[in-house]
Amino acid sequence: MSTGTTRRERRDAAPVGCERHMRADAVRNRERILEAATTLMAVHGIDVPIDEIAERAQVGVGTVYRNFPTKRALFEALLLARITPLVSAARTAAAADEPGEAFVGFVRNLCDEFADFKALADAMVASGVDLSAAKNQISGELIEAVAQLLERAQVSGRIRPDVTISDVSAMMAGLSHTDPMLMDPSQRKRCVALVCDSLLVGARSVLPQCALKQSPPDPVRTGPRSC
Amino acid sequence: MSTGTTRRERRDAAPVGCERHMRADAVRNRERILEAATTLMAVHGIDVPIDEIAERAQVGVGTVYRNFPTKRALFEALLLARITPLVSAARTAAAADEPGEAFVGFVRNLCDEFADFKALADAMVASGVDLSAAKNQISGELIEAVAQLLERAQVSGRIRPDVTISDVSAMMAGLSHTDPMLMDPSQRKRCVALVCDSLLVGARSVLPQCALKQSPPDPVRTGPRSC
DNA sequence: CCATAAGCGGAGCCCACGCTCCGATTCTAC
DNA sequence: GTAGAATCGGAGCGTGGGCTCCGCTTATGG
Repeated sequence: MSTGTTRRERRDAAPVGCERHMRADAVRNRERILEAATTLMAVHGIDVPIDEIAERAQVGVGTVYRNFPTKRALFEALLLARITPLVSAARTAAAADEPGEAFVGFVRNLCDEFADFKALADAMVASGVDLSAAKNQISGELIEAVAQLLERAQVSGRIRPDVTISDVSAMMAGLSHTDPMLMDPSQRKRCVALVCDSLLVGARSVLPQCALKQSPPDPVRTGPRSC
Repeated sequence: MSTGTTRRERRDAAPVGCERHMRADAVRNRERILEAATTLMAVHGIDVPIDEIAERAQVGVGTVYRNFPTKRALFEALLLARITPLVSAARTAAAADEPGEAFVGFVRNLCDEFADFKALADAMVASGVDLSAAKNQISGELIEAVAQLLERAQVSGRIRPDVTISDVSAMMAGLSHTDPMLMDPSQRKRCVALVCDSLLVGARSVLPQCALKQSPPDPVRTGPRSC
């Protein structure tokens, strides 16, 4: 059971800035791997087998593991790349003239992000896992930034004061992780709009682009899909 | 790839009403299995290994498979038992004097149900899977019943008319499946309250038992947990 | 009490997946 | 062009989990 520890410290792989000299083909392969992993994890989340990533990258599994010591490491590398811009987006939004609108905009954007890259949602939902230091730091920054954004939006009087950052996190996680069959893009937009409505003070359906359409003529049985 | 089909039709197991004569110990074992599976699937969802269920039931794996030809079959048997009362609850609620309140009450109850029996939420989220005829029928009935309940609640003027049954399904699925670390019982209650708020016409925080508490003194960083 | 068939149980098959190992290959410096 | 290091690739190991098989046990009807 203690083998897990030894394994991770075999080599630090993933040359970030040091690269004392990476062979040209190695660089190419690494990029291919990242590309393939991005594509596959966007659709299937973290459940993609490494073999599939390797195959798509036209590379052996060994090559994948030479670049990323662990499947999780690869996963986290991709996450980091996705989360970083979100942090600055949140900070920008917090500094906006109308923090209320900015908050709602950010939330919508966040959900789109989740939908575009399922692995992100996976990471959010599986909050129990122990993440690497880097990931923990960046996600802490995200939380912090969103919390500030939320606070300003509340001070501005646009967002209910009784809503907490935990509420927002939980709802985002929930909305982003549902099966695509039950939650296609337009359905997700509707749900996000509903949730936003519940966060706003007073007004309803304030999201112009995203306003809920009138329900269909026959409101009973909107679709025969399963529970 | 085609072996999956042959396997399922090996024997129809699970004697429902016919039982031309079941040995006493067999009956006892079957009950034990159902009990163990219920307990374990409530906590761990569908991911419990069959071996664990067998162990808890103090029974061999073989015995489990003699009663339920497939892990999924066992899973669905439990689901059926859980969904059936929900259907009648929805019908009762639809006939209530105040369909609006009844609808909200039903939704809250539904979420509690999910929390008490994680496998139910798993089933809802994994809507893509092809379910057995029985399961499809009962979940169809659930949808139908909830749709009627929703319609009456809308007619009564308590629930927004632009909300559809799909919206409700999707939100329930989302809220019910989030990681318990991110969504503990009290957090879930808050979120359900928020969602209900967004479904109501006009009024906010109408749920007395479930009203949102004031946010904590320091709204920034409600917790150092991950993204 | 016995014959017999219903039922039991768990060793073990098979497959999927994360990950390792090492001989073969390819790039690069000279 | 060539030596030699860097890199590759994929066979294969270990684990875990669904499911089967079949010799053994036990309930049951006479």
